[in-house]
Amino acid sequence: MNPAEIKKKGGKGRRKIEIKRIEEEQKRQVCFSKRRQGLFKKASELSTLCGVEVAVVVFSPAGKPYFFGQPSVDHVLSHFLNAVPNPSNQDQSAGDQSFWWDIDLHSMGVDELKQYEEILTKQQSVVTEAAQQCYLQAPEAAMEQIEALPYAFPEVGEDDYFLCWPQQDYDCLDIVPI
Amino acid sequence: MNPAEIKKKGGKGRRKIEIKRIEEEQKRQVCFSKRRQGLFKKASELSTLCGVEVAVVVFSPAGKPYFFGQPSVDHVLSHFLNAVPNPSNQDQSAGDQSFWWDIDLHSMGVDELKQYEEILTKQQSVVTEAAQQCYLQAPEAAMEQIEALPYAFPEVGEDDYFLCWPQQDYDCLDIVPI
DNA sequence: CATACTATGTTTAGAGG
DNA sequence: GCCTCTAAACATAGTAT
Repeated sequence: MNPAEIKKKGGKGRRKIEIKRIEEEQKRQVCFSKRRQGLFKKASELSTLCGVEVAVVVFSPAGKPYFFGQPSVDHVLSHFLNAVPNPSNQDQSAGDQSFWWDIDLHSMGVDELKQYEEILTKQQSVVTEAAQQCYLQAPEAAMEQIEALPYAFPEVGEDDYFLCWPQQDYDCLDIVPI
Repeated sequence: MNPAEIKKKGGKGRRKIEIKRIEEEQKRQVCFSKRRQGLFKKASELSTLCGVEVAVVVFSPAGKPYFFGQPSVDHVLSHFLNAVPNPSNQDQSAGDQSFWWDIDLHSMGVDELKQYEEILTKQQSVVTEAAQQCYLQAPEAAMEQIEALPYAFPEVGEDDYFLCWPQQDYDCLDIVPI
């Protein structure tokens, strides 16, 4: 396209756009690609320049997850989940979000440990019940599975543990697995 | 400062900077403030323009958490934690990170439920032991606390649960509470 | 989905308040 | 720490490939 044609069509170059949802599918997709890259680049630069931890998680319009983390998404999210308020350390917390229960046994008193134990017991009884129901629904298959019991799960560590789960009002059912 | 002085000193306006850690504390702090705001703005725009979920978590040089989330950090992280691979649904997962165990009882078979139950039992015995040790170290204080036992924790829901914990190699001890 | 182009809008480093 | 100002550097909308 020559310069004259460009001028006629309104030219190349950036146009100011309103920050509202882009309705045209194609345009939205292109914008998503470009701006996602820009966002990750900015996150990377911030992390490098200032020596700080950064995590960015983005879901594409199609629901695919993209993420960036320095030193890793895991590390930052773990740090974050420990930093936000939870019932065990409301007094010492910062931020205005609440989500997980982050449980560090070393920082818990007897009362907290007892409550935690109580909840584990409750959770355990639910799991047992679920396993029994599952067994009743498909006894033959379940029998075989119970015999095998490959220990696929990682061992729980020796010194530190924390279990986390969504707070009561959190809607787990809305979560759509990829 | 007049134009002549500006020119003499090298002028105002942006200078190209290398993307490496800024060593001067003051400069690093200013850069952090500005770029953090820029990053959150970009994240917000991406979310609005493309109608997607975005979460950004940043820790300041001082360790204070800053975060942005659309619709909320909680929602996006929850979505993310369900999207990354875990032992229960490796076959259907996307992404290349592994971190949490996301446990949906409804999707578990008897074998998995049994293993889960086993881990809960193990965790419970550790908690009980921790509580006992805590009690032995400060019996008077512990006695009082055990009597009171205010039920501060939210009830575990009736239908859906998931417990999550770091995988075996995850270093919990590096996490510094705020 | 991604990349190349490029005019133009946006960000931000440095300086000062 | 906060803000303003400025101009240079950077990101990106529209377009085509």
